[in-house]
Amino acid sequence: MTNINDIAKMAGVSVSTVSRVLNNYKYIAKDKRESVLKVIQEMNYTPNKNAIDLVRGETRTIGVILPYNNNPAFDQLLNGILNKALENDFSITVLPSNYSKEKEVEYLQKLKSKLYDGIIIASRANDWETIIPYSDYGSIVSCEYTNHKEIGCSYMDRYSSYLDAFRFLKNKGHQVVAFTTARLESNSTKQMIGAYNEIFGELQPEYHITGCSCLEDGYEVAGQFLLLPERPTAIYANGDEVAGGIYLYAKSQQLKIPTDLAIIGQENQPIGVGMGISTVDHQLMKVGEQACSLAIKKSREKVKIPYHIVERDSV
Amino acid sequence: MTNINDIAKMAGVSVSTVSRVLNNYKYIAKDKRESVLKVIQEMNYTPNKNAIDLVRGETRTIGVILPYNNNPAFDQLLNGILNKALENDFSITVLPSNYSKEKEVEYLQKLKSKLYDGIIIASRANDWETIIPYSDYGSIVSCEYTNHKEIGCSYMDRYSSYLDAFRFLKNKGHQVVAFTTARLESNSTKQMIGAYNEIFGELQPEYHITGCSCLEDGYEVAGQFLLLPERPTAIYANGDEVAGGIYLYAKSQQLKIPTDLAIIGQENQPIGVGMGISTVDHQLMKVGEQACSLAIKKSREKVKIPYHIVERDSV
DNA sequence: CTAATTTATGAAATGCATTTCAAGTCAAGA
DNA sequence: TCTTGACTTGAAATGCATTTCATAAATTAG
Repeated sequence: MTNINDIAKMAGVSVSTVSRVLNNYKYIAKDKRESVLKVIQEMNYTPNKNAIDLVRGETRTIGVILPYNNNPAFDQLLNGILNKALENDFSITVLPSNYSKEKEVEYLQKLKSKLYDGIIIASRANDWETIIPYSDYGSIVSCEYTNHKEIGCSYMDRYSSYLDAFRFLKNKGHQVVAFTTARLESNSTKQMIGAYNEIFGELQPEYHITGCSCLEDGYEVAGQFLLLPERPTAIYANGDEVAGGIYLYAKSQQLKIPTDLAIIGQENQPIGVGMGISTVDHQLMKVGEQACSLAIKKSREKVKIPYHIVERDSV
Repeated sequence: MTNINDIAKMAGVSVSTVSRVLNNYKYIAKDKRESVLKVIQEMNYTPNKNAIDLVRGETRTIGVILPYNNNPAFDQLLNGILNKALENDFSITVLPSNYSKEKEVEYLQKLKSKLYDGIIIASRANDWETIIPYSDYGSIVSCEYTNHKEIGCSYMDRYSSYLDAFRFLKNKGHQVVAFTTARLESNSTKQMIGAYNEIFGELQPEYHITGCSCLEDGYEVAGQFLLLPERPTAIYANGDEVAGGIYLYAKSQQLKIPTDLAIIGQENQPIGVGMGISTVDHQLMKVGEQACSLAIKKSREKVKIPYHIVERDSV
């Protein structure tokens, strides 16, 4: 492979001059610039990006720690991140964690080893104490709120949104409400339960089913909820796919929606549009975009992304 | 930042020895190894990955050119790629192209600049003549078949699968069949039309609607198809989401499935399971896994991934 | 007790481009 | 004419770790 030295020799100039041509430096004699350009062309030369990154100390690459990628919510997030990265000429490396603490630390080490300029944490398994020390080596942005000053956040106020959603159902006259979540141990599940308790009083465990993520889960879960002695009149699903499953099951049982059963989903996914499912839109794409902006700017701001309830025909 | 020189000085050894410790070289005196390790620990030292990549000439990173990422098919592909990369300790950088020729070339340039060891092309806008020269600089793997020997392929035999699917519909007694596609100019659309013509004779343009990708598209498109003077009795949708939309529209019109209208989807997506939609499973996750394996092995093999029709209740 | 290995370590070369420092030319302003 | 600022260029330092080459000591084999 030809390198900058070869080019310099062949063009009869110093490497500095070649580098200047490469970087569009202002003050270069026209003839030298041209002869350098000619040699570059002839030799089909491309600068080695690793050398550049090494000397510049930055890679214009951001790593995104993502528990799963075949998940509509994380997908929206990633989408927003990719949009913003593209806009700013940054690259995105996907770091699948599957919520493994070891993997997460491994990825943070890569930040330390200068492979990424920053890391966006979509969701995490480690506690902040483990993560924070790495903020010395690049920007770390979380998609979940934390008040640690070392960490930038692009987040939505889940607790408020859950309160609002439950209040919305209550105002529509629902007394017996059930809900689904994805992971029992997750932060959002905790907030969900907290919000539920605040609006409807102490949660009876049978009105909460966890481990839901897709349409089929919703379909199955709906069956369970509807078999309850005192069956819920409304269900808050953790995603419109799940909501769609509930919807389909309810329909299959000749239930009328929203009269017999109200359903509200989350994240305003395509499936909900066609089915007319009301949803809590947390604007995850915007959360992703903002997270990426913060990472690029190396900002440690805390930016709250507004959510809103999209009313359709299922509540 | 401390570097390997600092460590060497502090431990009273040469950089070679430090490097050997770092790389678990066999022949090092126990005491020296320990003192090096101690200094590394004390200084909280992590080697600079850019320097390593530069000197080793490889990054263990693969770029994936992906037109869109919020697309179920590409998502499955990416998922397979990520799985295999994780398994082999490779990183994946997502390169969103939006089918822009310039972007694609820009990404291929990054291969040349040694940023990636290989590139996987999920789908492309450029012709092969533009792409092939870059295969000198790393492995290029396509998720679409090509007989160019420079390019590795992990692909499914779309034409055969389309033939099979249409034959399947014909054998069920369907004479008037419609279908949807995503992009008019895409390769798969061309193959689809070819297969249609082969099974059902010259395609009447009104039986083909393009630009479909989600449930709503399906919903809308179903309306159009069903208004046709001679309405189709079966529809092949380019994805189960689209099929789901068609299904829902048909149901809303009190049509019985599969009696009044048969629907077959594609890619065996979650939504189809719950709705009982038959589908042509191209095993895109496997295609992705295989593509990643080829890229890692720098192999230019052509690997065909088998498809199969999953019969459920919609045909 | 040699000859041949194995063990152990450092100096220097290598991979590659950027950037600072120093220095030179030339033209314009005082 | 002298100074100053705009241009122009190259040598050398810098960023950092790996690897080859050379060498020396300690074993093992014959």
